Amino acid sequence: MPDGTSAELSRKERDFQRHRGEIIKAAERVFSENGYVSTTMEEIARQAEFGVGTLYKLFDNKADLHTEILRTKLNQMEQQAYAALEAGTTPLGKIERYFYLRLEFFWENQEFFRLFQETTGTVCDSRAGSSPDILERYQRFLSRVEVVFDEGIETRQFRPLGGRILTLSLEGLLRSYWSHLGRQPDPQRNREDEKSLFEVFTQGSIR
Amino acid sequence: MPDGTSAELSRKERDFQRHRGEIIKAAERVFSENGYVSTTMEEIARQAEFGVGTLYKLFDNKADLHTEILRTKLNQMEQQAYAALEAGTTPLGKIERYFYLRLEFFWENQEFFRLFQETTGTVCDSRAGSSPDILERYQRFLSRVEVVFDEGIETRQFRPLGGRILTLSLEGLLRSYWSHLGRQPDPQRNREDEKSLFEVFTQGSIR
DNA sequence: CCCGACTGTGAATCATTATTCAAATTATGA
DNA sequence: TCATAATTTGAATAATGATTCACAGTCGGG
Repeated sequence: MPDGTSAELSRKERDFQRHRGEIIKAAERVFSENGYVSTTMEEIARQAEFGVGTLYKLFDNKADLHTEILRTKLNQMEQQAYAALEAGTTPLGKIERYFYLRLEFFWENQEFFRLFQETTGTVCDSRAGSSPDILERYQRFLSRVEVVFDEGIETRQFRPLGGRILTLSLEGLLRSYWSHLGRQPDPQRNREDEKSLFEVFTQGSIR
Repeated sequence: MPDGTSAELSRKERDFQRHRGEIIKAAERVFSENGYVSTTMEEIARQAEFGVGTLYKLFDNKADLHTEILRTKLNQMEQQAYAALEAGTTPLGKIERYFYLRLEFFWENQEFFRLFQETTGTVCDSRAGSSPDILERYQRFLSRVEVVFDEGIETRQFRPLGGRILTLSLEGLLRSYWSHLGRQPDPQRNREDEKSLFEVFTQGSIR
């Protein structure tokens, strides 16, 4: 043993985590390119440069691997979103920061967002790659945003339309915009469009 | 032969169409309940009270059956939407009619809308139940709406944010709202919410 | 009543893939 | 270097479910 039990375990642990990470990275790519159903474990293994057996050493099954990716990134997004919501001083300020954070996060994690849209876009069907766990987490996340809208309605900064409706609306705008970008062959970030989107939400479409 | 070739053929034709219709109805129900991937031809056959073989007499395969449902209903929706768009006198009036028509159509065709959201919600993956044909048709449909927004921007009734963004926004609001309803155990129509949604779109969320 | 033609059937076939596991490979420590 | 433990592998297995097709039942006309 090179130098003490703890160091030994630590290297193993490092390798373990590195391999795990590589597999996750490959899986994310393949899932996002082909969709959950059309993705095979074999293809993930090929791209990760491991045998299929190894995938099953590190993950229970296909669904578990898929969920793991979503869970990790969703957590990350949550953390950043909550930070953004807390950074603003007024409800509107919070929402504005939140809005641009979500866009930022999208551009940083486009592959993840394909999985995300696929998973959260429809009613739960585990065979099609959605998991109740993830859906629930997503709903909780939205509830957290709703609270801010409710505050803003309380302080009369937002129209009294209900936090739920405002949350849904904002989420709808974002998701729709991402779908649109996903359909483009080579999507480019366009700050004008982003601004317009936020303007529609805050000011409305009518002149 | 009862009374002339045409009558004979006509009855056959009627039976054929009736059976086809029954299968489509059952399929729509099953697809909407379980999602495309988890739906089996066997289950559709059972609910339609035919043998599996019969399904294959009337449809090429599972995907074809699924697409057929979507195509038919989408056509219907298109027709009605175009009528609504033409009925209005101003761009805003057109869009308002269009908006409420889409909601109306949703409540009349909830099963269809589950398939619709599933199919159009993500990037095309034929194994998961989306077809390029349907996606393209949907995009053409949205382009038709975009034209109206562009007119409205021209006449300065809408803010100059681009017809594409406004179309996406409105579609996003609708889809998000439907997802929300689809998640409820027993969704009830709520005209207040519908009005709020349209208000967010036209007036914005800020007081 | 009998003869095709046409319909409907569901058991058998075929293809696809997730998952397993015995064997091979590699790393560790004496 | 060798024995042992840990890791990796991918061919074999198993389950699922779409699709086929030989057969059975029905209908219309002679």
